[in-house]
Amino acid sequence: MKYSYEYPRAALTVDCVVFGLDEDDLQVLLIQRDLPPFEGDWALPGGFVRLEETLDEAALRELSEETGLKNVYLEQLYSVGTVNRDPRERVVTVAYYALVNLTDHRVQAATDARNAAWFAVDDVPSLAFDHDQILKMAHERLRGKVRYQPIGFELLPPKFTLRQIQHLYEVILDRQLDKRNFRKKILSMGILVELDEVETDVAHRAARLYQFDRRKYKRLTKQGFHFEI
Amino acid sequence: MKYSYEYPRAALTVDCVVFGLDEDDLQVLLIQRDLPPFEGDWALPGGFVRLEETLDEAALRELSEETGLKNVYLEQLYSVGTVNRDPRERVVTVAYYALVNLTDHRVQAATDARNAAWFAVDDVPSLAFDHDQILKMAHERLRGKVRYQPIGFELLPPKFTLRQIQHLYEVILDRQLDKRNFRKKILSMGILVELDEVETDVAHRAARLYQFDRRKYKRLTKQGFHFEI
DNA sequence: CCAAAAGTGTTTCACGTACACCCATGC
DNA sequence: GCATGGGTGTACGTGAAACACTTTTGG
Repeated sequence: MKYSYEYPRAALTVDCVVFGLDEDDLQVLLIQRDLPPFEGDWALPGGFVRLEETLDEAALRELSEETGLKNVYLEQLYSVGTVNRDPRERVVTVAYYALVNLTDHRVQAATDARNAAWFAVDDVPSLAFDHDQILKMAHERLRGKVRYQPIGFELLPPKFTLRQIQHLYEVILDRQLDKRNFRKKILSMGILVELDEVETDVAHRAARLYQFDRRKYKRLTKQGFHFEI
Repeated sequence: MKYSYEYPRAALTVDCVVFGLDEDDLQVLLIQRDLPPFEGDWALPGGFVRLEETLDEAALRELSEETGLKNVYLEQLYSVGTVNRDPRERVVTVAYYALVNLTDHRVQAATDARNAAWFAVDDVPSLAFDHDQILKMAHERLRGKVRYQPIGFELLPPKFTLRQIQHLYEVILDRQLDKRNFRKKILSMGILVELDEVETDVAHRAARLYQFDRRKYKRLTKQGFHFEI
């Protein structure tokens, strides 16, 4: 108890909603709590903010420590300051959401010291604290933002097929999209690079691989281009 | 120094970017600091979060205390945790933005104990702390959000003319809009109530007054309607 | 040769955009 | 009667949406 202040202070934490994309589902990465309160319950990865780090740095550090994830796309979501959201004392949390490429990161979560696991977003157990609400908010934000910002690519491997990206939008927006119209639209934006490669190990005609061209996207954005699906 | 903790804690504040709309400009409400640091500089209204109040409550309380404003439209903007943004110690702030109807609220700010004043957004002095950046972020958020959420009405009196709302969008989006097309679009949404009243005290033909119909907007939203200018 | 997904064009319709004149009112 | 803004309709072009068949590949 070495740190004293004239007025009482809330504790400050960060929590991360990490999304990944399966062949079938949108998934979220959870950790199982090994301490009270909510011991044994599943929760969002997160923890206390240190004095010498920014909020973003805290979120990245906690993600790395608790799940092994690094170099993820991270964006601040919302800060929650409900008075009794933590039964111990006043805790204000800054929530983030992260998008990762599941095929690269699937293993790491399981090998971490703490118990971490992916859950389909539509099949998540009841979570510790108010993490259900934070997850819901993150899911809504993703659904909204994916339509007018090219963040969907963060959920795919660097090289992907048009089918994969269409599937991504179908899963996140929860509706079917027309194949021809989708291809026309995404290709006409001019932000994808067509590679001289095709997918492998498929039991049918192999699809062409593409890459998202960030430089070109930025250039177009400066010229008034607006991404939209 | 009565409050002790095992680990050091950041102080937590809220800051509010309050927007109002003039006949000519988008304005922002600032207060002049009467204490160091940045004594005498203009800053966003705001202050420390108390343990017994939520973040939203803190923002509303500070607004009321420092500017006299009540019942304003308030929305969380972003949390800023840069390590040295306050020269005294680590302070994390949760930024909000508020939209008020300037014609109703113009007087109150000036009568408050602290020196508070409206500034045109494009003509704001250099602000205390990182408040310039927060203001910039709020301005961008407003510009983005006003197009797909009916928050612009918060800047107008309850009864307004079509000219006023068109002017609002022209000021915020910083471009001219076609009168006929604008009227067609906003009226076709079916979220305005045409009143049996016209504006008064104008030296030309008086324009019809309208009201925003929140109930109808909510009903339409549930049916899949999306507001967009 | 069969199964599975890749890849490809055209038509239709709705909506955004451009554009100019008469009307009502106050002074 | 004149200055000021209020109020109105149409034509055109672009882009979204609907829709089905042929090609390629692996097994």
